[in-house]
Formats: sequence, C-alpha cells, structure tokens
Amino acid sequence: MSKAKRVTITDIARLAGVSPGAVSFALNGRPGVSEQTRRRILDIAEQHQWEPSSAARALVGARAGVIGFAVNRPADTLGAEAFFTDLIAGAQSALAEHRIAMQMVLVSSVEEEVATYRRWRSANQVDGVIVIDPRDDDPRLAVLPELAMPAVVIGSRSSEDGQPASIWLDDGQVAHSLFDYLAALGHRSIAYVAGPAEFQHTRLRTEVLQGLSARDVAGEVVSTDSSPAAASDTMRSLLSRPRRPSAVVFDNDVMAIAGLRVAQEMGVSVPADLSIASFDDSVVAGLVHPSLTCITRDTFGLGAAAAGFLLEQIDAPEVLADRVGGLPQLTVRESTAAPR
Amino acid sequence: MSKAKRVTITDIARLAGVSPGAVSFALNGRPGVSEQTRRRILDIAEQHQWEPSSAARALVGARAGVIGFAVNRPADTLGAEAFFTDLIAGAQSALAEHRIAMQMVLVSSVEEEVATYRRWRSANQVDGVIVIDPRDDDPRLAVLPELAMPAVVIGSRSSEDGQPASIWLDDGQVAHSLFDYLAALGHRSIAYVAGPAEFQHTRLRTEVLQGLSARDVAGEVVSTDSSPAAASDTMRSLLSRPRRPSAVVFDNDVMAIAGLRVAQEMGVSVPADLSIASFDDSVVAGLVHPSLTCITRDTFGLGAAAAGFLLEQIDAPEVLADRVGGLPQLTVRESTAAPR
DNA sequence: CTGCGGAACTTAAGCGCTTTAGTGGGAAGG
DNA sequence: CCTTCCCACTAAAGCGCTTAAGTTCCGCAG
Repeated sequence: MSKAKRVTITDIARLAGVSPGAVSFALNGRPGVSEQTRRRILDIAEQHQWEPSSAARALVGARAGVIGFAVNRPADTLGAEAFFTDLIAGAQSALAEHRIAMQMVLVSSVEEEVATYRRWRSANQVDGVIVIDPRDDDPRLAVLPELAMPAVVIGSRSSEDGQPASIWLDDGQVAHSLFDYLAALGHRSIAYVAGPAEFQHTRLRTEVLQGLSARDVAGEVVSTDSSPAAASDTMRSLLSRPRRPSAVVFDNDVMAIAGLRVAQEMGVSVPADLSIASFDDSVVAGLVHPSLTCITRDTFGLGAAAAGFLLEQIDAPEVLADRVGGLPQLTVRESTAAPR
Repeated sequence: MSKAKRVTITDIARLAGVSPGAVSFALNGRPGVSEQTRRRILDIAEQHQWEPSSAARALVGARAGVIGFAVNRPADTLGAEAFFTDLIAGAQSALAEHRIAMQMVLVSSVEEEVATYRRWRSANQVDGVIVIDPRDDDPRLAVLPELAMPAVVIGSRSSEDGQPASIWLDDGQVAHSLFDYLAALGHRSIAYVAGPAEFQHTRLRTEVLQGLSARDVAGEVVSTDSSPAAASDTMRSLLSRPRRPSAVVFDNDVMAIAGLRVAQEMGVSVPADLSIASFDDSVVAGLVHPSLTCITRDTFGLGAAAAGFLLEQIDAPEVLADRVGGLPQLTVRESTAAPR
C-alpha cells in the first residue's frame, strides 16, 4: 500500500509550464492569465483529476467549501419527522453541483449552537450556515452578523436590520389557509395542538386561530413538546370532554397520526365526527387511512432554495434582501369534512 | 466589523512561555512536555477558548476531525424512511463528545460515491467513512482499503480479507425471526415485497423465505425500488389474485403503510384476512391503525455504534474484527394474526 | 571528573494553497 | 528611439499546524 502521492497545484503548474500562482488565478477565474493559458491549465487539471485541497484553501482564509448546519433538536425525535431529511436532501441537491459539502452537527441548546458557530468561524471551517427554528429574541441572530458569518434563516420572519438574511415562510398565510378552510367547512370549535411556544411559527399560527373568534370560531391552543406521545395525551383529554372540538389541527404529521389513532381507538369516526389536519405533510400522511389533510410545503425545494441563497450570500455578502420560500398549499384529503 | 483576530497556537505558546511545538505536543498527548507544563498549556488554551484549526491540521496530514457519509439514495425518498435520520442522529451523538463533525453528501451512483471517497482522501478532508447498503461484489469495498481509508460498513456481512471492518447486521436471523413467526402462526403463503435485488440484505431475506418451503410455506418475492408507489401497486396485484397470500412482508415501514392502505381500500381486513409486517420499524409504524408488526432495530444505537467503531479504527487501523450491531427484535403489534 | 543517556524543549521545514509585490516584454505614444 | 503603461506571469510570503531533527541540561554510572 504505497502512499498514493497526491497531485497538487505545483504538479499542475509544472505540467502546464507556469507557476502555481498562475494555476490559482486560472482556477478561480481571476485576471492575471490569458484566456488561452487558462483553458490549458484547466484542461490539464481536469485531465489529472486535480481539485484544490479544501484544507489548504480554508487555511489561507479562502473558502472552506463547506456549509454548516447545526440542528438543535432532541436526537431521538429527529427521525420521526421527514422535515429534516427532506430539508437536508434539498440543500444537498443544490450544493452538490457546486461541490460544496455540508457539515451537520447535533446540538442540545441554543448556547451550544452559538458556540458551534464561533468555533466554525475561528477555524474557518465553514463558509456559511443554515439556521432553523428562529425564536423570539433569538441570540443566534445577533451572533451570526457579529461573526460576519453568512447565514440564511429558514423561518417565520426576521428582518430587523443587521440580522441575517432569511427565507421567509409566510406562516401567517399558511395558518390562514388551513384554519379558514376549517371555518368555511362549518367548524366552530377548533383545537390546535402546537409545538413549543417559543418558536415563532407557533405564535403566528396561534394568533391566526385566535383571530377567528371574530367569525364565531372558538379556538383553543395546547402547547406540547411536539412528541407523538404528547399528541396522544392531548387528543385523549380533548375527546373525553363533554363538548369536544369538531376539528383538531396538529403541528406536524406524526402528531396528527398519533391523534388519529387515539380517535379511532375511542370510536370517534374521522372525518364524520371529527376533522383532523396537520401543518406538515409527508409521504405517510397521504398513506394512512383516512389520509390526512395537510399543509403541503415543498421542504426539499425549501432546502435547495436555502442552500442556493446561502451560496449567493457567501459570494456577495452585501445582498441581504429576504426571500419568500415556496408557496405552501393546502392539500385536502380524507380526514376533514363538515361537522355534523 | 473589524476582522476578529483569531487566536492561534502561537498565541497560546507565547502565553505559556513555550514554543508552538510544545503546545502541539501537549494538545495531542504526546511525550515531549512535562505533565506540569502540559496542564498549564491546556489551561491557558481552554481559558482563551482556543481550539486547533482543523484546516491546518488536515493540511499537514493529521486528523481532519471529520468523518464522511456518502448517501446513495434518491434524494426525494430519503425523508420517507426514518432510518437515515436515526442513523445520522445516532452517529452524531457518538461523535459530538469527541468534537468530530460529520460531512454528508448525496450521491447518485456507486461510481460517484467512489469518486467522492477518492476526493476526500486526496484532500485529506475526512478521517474515515461510514458505508451503507453493501452489495454483492461491491466496488466500494475494494476501493476503501486501497485508499487506506478507515471505514465501517453497516450491513449484512463483509469480511473477506482486506475488506473494511463492518458492523454486521445479522439479516439472516432477522429474516428468520419474522418469517418463522408468520409460519408459526399458520401462514402457508407469504409474499415478500423487497427492495432492489442487489442489496445483500434483500438476498439474505429472500433465501430465508425460500428456505421455508421445507415447512410447506410457499414464499414469493417481488423486487421493487422500495418506493411506496411500488408497494401499492404490488399489493393491489397481490390482492387481486384468486389465491391471495395470507401474509405480506414489506422491506420497510413506509411501504408497509402503503400496502396497508391498499388492503383497507380493497376491503381486505387486516389482520383478519391478511397479515402485514415490515422489516423496519418507526414511530409511525406503531401509530397507524392497525399498528404494524415490525422488526425493531435500534437504528440510533446502530449509528452510534458505527461511529464509535469508526473512531476506534481511525485510532488503530490494525484492529479489524467485525462487530455485531445490536439485536433486532420482533415487535408484534396489531397487523398480524393467524390466518382464517 | 568525565561521559552519556534521556527528558524537556526549541527550531525549522513543509503541508497546498492564495495573494501581494514584483518582473519582463510588447504595444502605444511622444 | 525612448518612455510609459499594461498585460501576463513569476516569486515568495505566509495561513496554523505537526514533526523530524536538533539543543540543553540534569542526573547518574564509571
């Protein structure tokens, strides 16, 4: 097992009969070499399958060729939602063609997440980061600009000045399309089984539901930790009441499926006696019986958009205009109907 | 936004009144510094929140502090199965304490995967890789040793000499526990809706099923691309026959849920008229109605074990003994029963 | 008292790249 | 014919670390 000698910029330079500097210029598309020479160099590089060492690049303070993604969620519940994997897969698809890698790390608190960003910055380990689950008064949103770390936030909104650019999910509109639909069906008592209250989208959705009181719709919000177990418990207590809600909306598809099961166990017929819907879609949501009415978002596309946006920003840190991420749609399936 | 000057090994050396080399020795636990000095250096480092730049380390050929994970599956179906996310989450949990990051990249062919490994090696970008879905005659298994790239294979078996170490999932036993269970219930006609035939586990499971003919069990295998759509189609044609199988086993939970739905649509009662089971468990598998009998594997633990094993191997490349990864168990739920 | 071995450090080279400050030569301008 | 300028390119200095090859110095055997 001889130590495979790697080809370096010097080798390419020698082969092309130029200096390593010239190769660097050619590679990075900067002036200093003639078009003809550039082509020759690039050809030789390709022919010898040479790619610049990302370590060396990162060391001199140029691009690391990596973007970072710190996920702050309990590790064991990550797999339950398809959201992450879809998001990651989408981001990857956008990164792959640019030969950019994604570094993922699980953290267990916002503080740890911030520390991770600092570490990444000081070692020049990543060129930018994707941030999810923005909170009200989010420390991360202050740290990132301070570190001059390109970032894109996927979430409800941001856009105070000096905050990282964000892909803005119009959670208000999303909430409207679902809750309004239920109201229009005739539901006058709607329960919303939400995730942790500190997430911005939870607050937004809650506000929309409560705004429906103007239309004689009684909305009730239950905060949970987003676990299926919590969803089951909540559902059980909701259905044990003398006056049940006629529709229950869950924050994500797994919770909704858990809720659905409870309803079935308790002999409550869906959608005849109870409508169920979810703010997240997934393959299984359309596969269970009855299939679930959901807000369908192109999570894959969202990940791709976020990654693309991030790359743009790494290239031109000035441009900070927010973006709207895809248009979520209401997918009506079998689990919702007019109340009796 | 002044350019935040980063603290380097030289700063720490100066503060400790030693040379950078000494700091390096202290940091990496090698001889050359007294225990007393080592402590002092380490204290100062911590106090100034210094961590060595992984780029610089990687450049000199030492550890990159990153392990790689190239996933060769269609991007859009990744999210459907919880398997990946769980695996990744588990790996992360094992890596986090060692401050090792994981780099993930999606590839679309084995060739691309191999190319990725080569690139990683030549840029010293990762210290080792996790490989999944071993195939018969797998080119990856030959390339990795050639690259001297530490690797652990998660899969059915490997262990020809000169192949990377593997965490061995006893798919034979797994298949036995499920198929035997069904046979014991009295099923004499079992269909197995499998994934792509080139995966080793597919073959192993198939063999086990066919071995059951000795017990008068007629086994039938249908290869698919693992998509829920294929599962639905297969299920429909299976149930349209004059003589239906009395039990259908799916390669993963999403497929099983898709199959379940088809049965329900066609008015076939599960488990009274038909038993359904899956080789993969997930949260939702226990949540659908009827809940699914599954092989339950601690995927999270598997990821953690794989990552840990990989780290060991990076430290001591000689030790190559295979490992057995967790003990999968049969989780009997509502979807299986004795045939009429 | 000499010599020698080893522990505790220091020196300095070098990993593969980027980048700033040149250098040389040809074309344009006087 | 000489100057000036620009273009295409070279030279060389690092980036932050590791490591092989010293250098000191101290204790101890002879």
